Amino acid sequence: MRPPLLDSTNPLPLQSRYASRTVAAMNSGGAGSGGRATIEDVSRAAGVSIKTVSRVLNQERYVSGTTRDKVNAAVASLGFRPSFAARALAGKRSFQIALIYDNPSPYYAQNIQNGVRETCAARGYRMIAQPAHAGSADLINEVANLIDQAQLDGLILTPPFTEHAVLRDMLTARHLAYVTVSPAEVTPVVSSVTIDQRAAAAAMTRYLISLGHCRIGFVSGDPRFETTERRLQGYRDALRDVGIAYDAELVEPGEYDLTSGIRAGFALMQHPNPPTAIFASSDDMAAGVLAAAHSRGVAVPGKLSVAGFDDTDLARVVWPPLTTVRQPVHQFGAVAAELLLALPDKIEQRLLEFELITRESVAAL
Amino acid sequence: MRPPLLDSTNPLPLQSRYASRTVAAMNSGGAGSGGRATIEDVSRAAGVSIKTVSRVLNQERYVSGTTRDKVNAAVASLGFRPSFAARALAGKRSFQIALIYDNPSPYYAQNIQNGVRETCAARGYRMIAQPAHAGSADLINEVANLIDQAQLDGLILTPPFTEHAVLRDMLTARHLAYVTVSPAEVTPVVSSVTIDQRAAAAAMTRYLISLGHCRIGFVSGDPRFETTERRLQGYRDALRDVGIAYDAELVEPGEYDLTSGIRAGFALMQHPNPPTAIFASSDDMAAGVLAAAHSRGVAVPGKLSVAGFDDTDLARVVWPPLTTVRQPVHQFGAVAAELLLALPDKIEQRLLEFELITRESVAAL
DNA sequence: TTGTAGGCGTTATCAC
DNA sequence: GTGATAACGCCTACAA
Repeated sequence: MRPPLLDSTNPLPLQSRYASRTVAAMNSGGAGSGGRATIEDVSRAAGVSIKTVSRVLNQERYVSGTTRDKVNAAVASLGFRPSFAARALAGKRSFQIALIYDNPSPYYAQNIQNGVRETCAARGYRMIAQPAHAGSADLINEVANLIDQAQLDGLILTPPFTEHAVLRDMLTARHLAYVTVSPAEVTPVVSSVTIDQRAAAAAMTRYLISLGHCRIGFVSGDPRFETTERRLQGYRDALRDVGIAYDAELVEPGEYDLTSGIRAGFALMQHPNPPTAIFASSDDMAAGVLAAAHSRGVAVPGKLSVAGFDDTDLARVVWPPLTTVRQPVHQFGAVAAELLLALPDKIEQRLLEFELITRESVAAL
Repeated sequence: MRPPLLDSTNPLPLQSRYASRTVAAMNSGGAGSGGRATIEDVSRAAGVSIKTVSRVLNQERYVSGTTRDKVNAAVASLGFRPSFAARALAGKRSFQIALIYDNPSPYYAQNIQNGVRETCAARGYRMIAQPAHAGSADLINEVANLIDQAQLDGLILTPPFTEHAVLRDMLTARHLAYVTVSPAEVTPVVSSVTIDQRAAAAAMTRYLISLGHCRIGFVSGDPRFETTERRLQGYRDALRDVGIAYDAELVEPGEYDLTSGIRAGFALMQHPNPPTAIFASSDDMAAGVLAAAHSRGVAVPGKLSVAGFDDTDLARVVWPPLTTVRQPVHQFGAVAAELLLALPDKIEQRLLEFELITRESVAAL
């Protein structure tokens, strides 16, 4: 039994103050400086029609340079900012897309989110982050709800939703655009960003072998994710290629999160003949393995190598090999959003620059 | 020079397929099953006026039970979902609030986000997650932009924005409701959720002392966060109370993220007389310290204790002390959102249940 | 290249 | 209790 973490005889005072005014009460104080400017205000200031202002704002063609300048000047001087709500209501687009993700790993979730958000911001879109549970019976309803209420223009699906047939069918039936990140299968009709999970995992395993390890543990991910099995296969591929026998006892299940990484780390180190290296299928689990290793006091420096793997970043290999540098140059979320929003040509061009993915693991110190 | 991480002679094929259709092209395929239901459809189905449907939906008073039932039945059978855009345009509220946060620590960011999002969902609101850079010269403009475009109903500020006077003044001038999480100072006019950072850090330090440590390292956070200094002070308080001399060399700066935790961990362990315990000001940094410790092969189990600290969860102490259990029972983000959206009475009642905050650290195995 | 009319789906106002 | 009617701010026609 551990000692109490904190002295219970001296409880910390929890501070919490709040005014008695809620959102509604606080905001009703006044209209600020007379309310924000509308397109009508701009049109008046610029001496043109509302429609012309709209044209400039939406970068439509057939607007003279003079007019454009006048409008832009008026927009700037009035500090005009178009209302998303009005645009969504009147137009076909809402300028909103959603990112649907399961949430076992904070590193992964934040990383993907940031990439999607940045691309969205650059294109005048907004991202709605929507964590969900893969097994939820209500998932379809929840997503449909979001689509209707927010008038979504499109969605980005990460595993395991990439394999959710019912969800994908629903999106297709609604003619809703979506892009998948790391799907199990690449189909010609749906855009997706991914790598060959199996080959990447094999490459990572080869790296550990190249460090001199021959007993390499593997922390697997949630079996409901298709990527999980592929990475395990890649691990086995690499072992086979160099003639190392596969030992099922060196493979521990995990769930992509920190806690399961800790558990798996302990389990592997309890093995009578423990591994000298551990390859975890996510960065969070790799961090967990490290925590477990530390707590067990794994002694000799370099004795236990820990590697992590997350498919959130693209990394480029720079030649010549002797000075190989692994540098994240792009980001799955960002690429996915670009695929969803536009510009296939540019995307293609950029993707050609990348050969390889994996992410610096926590252990790659 | 490390060996190349991956075999550059055998690059991994990057897979990326996308259809040539963009969002607009894909969505123009058809109108689905004739478009979603509107209030008008519901009113027709229920045999009442549009306004009456609106009344039911908004839970206004003065609606007869019979009418309410009819409307609800129609809503259900038609699968009606109100449009956020239309509600925002016509009404005073947009049902959207934003969470403004700096983003050094994925664990913190995800944790707060999840709490806010859950409360929002329960209340029919939506959260817009908005990471920002505290030092950004354009911050005010960015936030103002968000407020206007999304017609925000309110905001939640996390450190270091809680101390951003210009930002707060702007919000006040606009009569916009906002709540602060872990602000440096609690003021009577702004709702906030926080703990006594100094006392909590002192308690954590006392815990490490109770384990028998007398050389305790401290990994500090970003100095632009007010909480940083307070936690350091708490650490010093605890040392002083038991007569341990403060040694500035055992304090390493960090930035709340994993990388700086790794760096700080190395720095502390290089000390000629290294600490036997390290207290990091964030969970991410604690994970980094663990990684560093592992890589240095800190040998004896239990020799280096590592503690983390994040103020995202509330924990309750359950008596009697001998069976003390630390159990996260609530969440800063969730509480903040509740403060922002409504129900001060309930909040107060619930807060009284909590005495203490800290979060299980990565090391608390 | 520019302007006019109408409507998007909901809430606010004011009658009934 | 309930129901017309006019906004809300913008975009999509269509016309000039």
